[in-house]
Amino acid sequence: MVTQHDPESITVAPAPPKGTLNGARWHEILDAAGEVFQEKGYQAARIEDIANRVGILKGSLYYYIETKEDLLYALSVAGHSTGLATLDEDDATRAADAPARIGAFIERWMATIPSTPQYARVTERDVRLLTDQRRAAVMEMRNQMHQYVRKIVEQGIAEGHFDPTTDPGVATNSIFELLNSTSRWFRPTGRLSHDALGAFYKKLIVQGLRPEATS
Amino acid sequence: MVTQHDPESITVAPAPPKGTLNGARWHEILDAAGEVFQEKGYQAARIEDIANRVGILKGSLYYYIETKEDLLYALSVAGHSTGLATLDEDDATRAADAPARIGAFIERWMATIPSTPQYARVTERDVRLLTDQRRAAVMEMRNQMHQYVRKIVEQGIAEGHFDPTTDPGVATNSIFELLNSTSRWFRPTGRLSHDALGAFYKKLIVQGLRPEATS
Amino acid sequence: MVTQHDPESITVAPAPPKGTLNGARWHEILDAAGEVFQEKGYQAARIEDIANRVGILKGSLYYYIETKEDLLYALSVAGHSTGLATLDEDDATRAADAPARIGAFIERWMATIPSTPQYARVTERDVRLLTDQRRAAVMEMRNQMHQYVRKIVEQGIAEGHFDPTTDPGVATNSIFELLNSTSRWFRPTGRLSHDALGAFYKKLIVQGLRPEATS
Amino acid sequence: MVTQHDPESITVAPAPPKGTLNGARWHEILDAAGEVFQEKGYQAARIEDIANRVGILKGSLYYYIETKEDLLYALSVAGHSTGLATLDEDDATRAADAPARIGAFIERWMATIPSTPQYARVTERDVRLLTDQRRAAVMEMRNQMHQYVRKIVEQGIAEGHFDPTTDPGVATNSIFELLNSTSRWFRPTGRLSHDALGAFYKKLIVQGLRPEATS
DNA sequence: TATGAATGAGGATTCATTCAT
DNA sequence: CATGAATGAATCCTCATTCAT
Repeated sequence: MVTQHDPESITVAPAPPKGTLNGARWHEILDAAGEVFQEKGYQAARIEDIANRVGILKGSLYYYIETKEDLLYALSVAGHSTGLATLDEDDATRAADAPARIGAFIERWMATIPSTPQYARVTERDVRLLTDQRRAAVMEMRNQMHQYVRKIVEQGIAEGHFDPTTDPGVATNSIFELLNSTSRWFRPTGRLSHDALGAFYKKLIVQGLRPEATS
Repeated sequence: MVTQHDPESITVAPAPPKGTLNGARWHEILDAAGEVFQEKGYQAARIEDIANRVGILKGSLYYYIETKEDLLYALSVAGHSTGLATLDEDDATRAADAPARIGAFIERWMATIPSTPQYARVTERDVRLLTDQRRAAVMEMRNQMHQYVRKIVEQGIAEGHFDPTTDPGVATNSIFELLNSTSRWFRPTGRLSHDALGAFYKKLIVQGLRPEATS
Repeated sequence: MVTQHDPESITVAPAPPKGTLNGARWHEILDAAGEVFQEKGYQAARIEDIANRVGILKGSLYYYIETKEDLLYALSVAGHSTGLATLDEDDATRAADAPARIGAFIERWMATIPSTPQYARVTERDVRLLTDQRRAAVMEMRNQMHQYVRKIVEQGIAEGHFDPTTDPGVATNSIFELLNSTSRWFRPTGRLSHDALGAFYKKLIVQGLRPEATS
Repeated sequence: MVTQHDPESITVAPAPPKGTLNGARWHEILDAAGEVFQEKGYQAARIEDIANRVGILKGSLYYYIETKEDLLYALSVAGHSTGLATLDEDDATRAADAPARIGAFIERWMATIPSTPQYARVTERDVRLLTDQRRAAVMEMRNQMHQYVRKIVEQGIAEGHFDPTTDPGVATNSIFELLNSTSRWFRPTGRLSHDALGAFYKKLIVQGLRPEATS
């Protein structure tokens, strides 16, 4: 169970740091930052790019942030919060076997993509640029997600549904890398929906983790 | 068949740009650049870091390059060359069925990792920063690799070894994302070898692509 | 007639490049740049010299420009605009004979010198360093001035006031070289005024172009 | 009279600074330097450009020079030496009136152009970049030339051949500026020869300096 | 004489950040 | 809240110059 985190605040972007603030504007800014980070990468992204996209001057942005890194952090937290929210299972699923649970997780995860700005996950590669404390905070969230999946993998092995030679850590990493890689190439063109992609991932992973067919 | 490229030149790092140059030094530089890019990312990497690692002054580096981007390009080409070299199959494999071929490919791919500087693939994320022409050149190499895998996936579908609902493009992307993700987390600690990891990928993919078990 | 250009904008220095900008500061900068270019030449001039002269830091200069070359261009345009403004004749002059017209032109030209920063013309030698497009723009302005003078020379030849063996192009070049050379050595020390110098040039040219005395 | 200088050494380029030297190579270098300075200006000219044009590496150039400035100086001295050599008059001319003498001087000056690399005079604008001593040396040569012409102008005024209101300094400057300006635009295309150009200058100056026609 | 390699002091440019208005 | 202007540290790149071989 991963219900120790407050589901209320989790899907919500972190509150803007300063006093009385235009909440809508703060979201605009996060959106803009997300887009620009996605396009150029965090380091190459310029504060000015973000400000321009919002329609304000770069100096004005500093009414909302203290540091460029604030944006990276806010985005990271937002992205990971969405991820964490995904870990919540209903009672039926929680009681199910590992293949079912992992499949359900993938479905829930993919389902968040259309409604969540995809760039949220892109910050992934730039976590190392956060200050120690913030990085630790983000890593902690990431860790929770990994633990959740890892537990399911271990359950699957114990149950005999997954190959006993599977290294749970490796499997977990692979699952997340696969899911996260989506944002690097997937553009929902209509030809392929998130659902279809999710179904593909589900089969690939569940079936791929099964024990070697003995026949 | 992917034998249209010269296997001679493929695994070799790109020749140093200028006339008569110290080849060894050029390799030192590429190595250093690879390490620094890996650690900090291309943009954050400072020319000075690279020079220092080689043991020369930053100005001296410009005896070997024209632009920082040259290093990124050289590294990209080197990495992709290694990848392309991987596409070469022996006759037996070429005649085999898709699961065997894709498995063999994954084995060959993973086998290059210990002997090739892992950073070679890390440049992946920074290709967009290359000049148009160079990016095109790199994309072309990348494309060749994708085509090779995609063809095998299509073959597998045609043979009935792979799920007929599989989108070959998606499958191909997933395979490469998975393989490339390795460098983002894998540290050969002894607990897990490249071979073992390769075996895991192989089973995950081959078995994961199989048609839904009907029974 | 050379009235196709807007006499309003002509003597005005080019507008500062960015949106809402401190116009006064922009002029200070152009002035400073002009002085430094004059003293050291464009290439040897350091952005820092210019900034210091304005009393700001070199980084701050980039709030106003994109490139050092912008300053050269702005100065070139300013100088040539002043020159073009000089081509405007009143009706009486326009109807006069060539010696009168060329004399009037020289007078008008020299008259602008005291009121216009002399460095404006110094950029002359560095036009080649402009980007192709900008160089073309400046050359076009220069060309208009040459055409104006050349036409008068041709008129003078046709009228019989100027030596029929005169090559109009050569004469035009010589006239401009002579006028422009002023800034290379002339310092208004009081001993010699611009007027006096203008009178000298006028006589030298008008009388020098006359047909060989036959007597 | 300006015969105090050794006419032997004067037209000759300054001897190369170091020990046993390949004289021919030294001339090649000066030629190359002249061309490059002409094309790019002294400051923008790179030692490497010059070396490349000679066909050696830039490091090798330092066998012949100590400093880039050496090249500028050598070229300046060469150019001014050619100019000084031009001041030598035959007895008949020396006894003639000012218009004749100035005309003869212009003819002699222009006559050197085809045989002397034109870039020699282009260094003109960069004299200020020489070290104090060298600049003084060059200025001294320049001064000798100016004095020579100035004396003739003064003679002309005294004789009544030139306008008594003429400022001899201004006239001298103008004459040299005019002659030197040639290299900035003149390309011997055949349409116009050096002779013809010389004739034009001669008439322009001699006739232009005459007293105002009173009749 | 010539070369290849390195040096190191600049100099242009970028950009996160500050702050008075 | 927003702006315009400035800051200053960082970083890329240039190039005259040196020197062992």
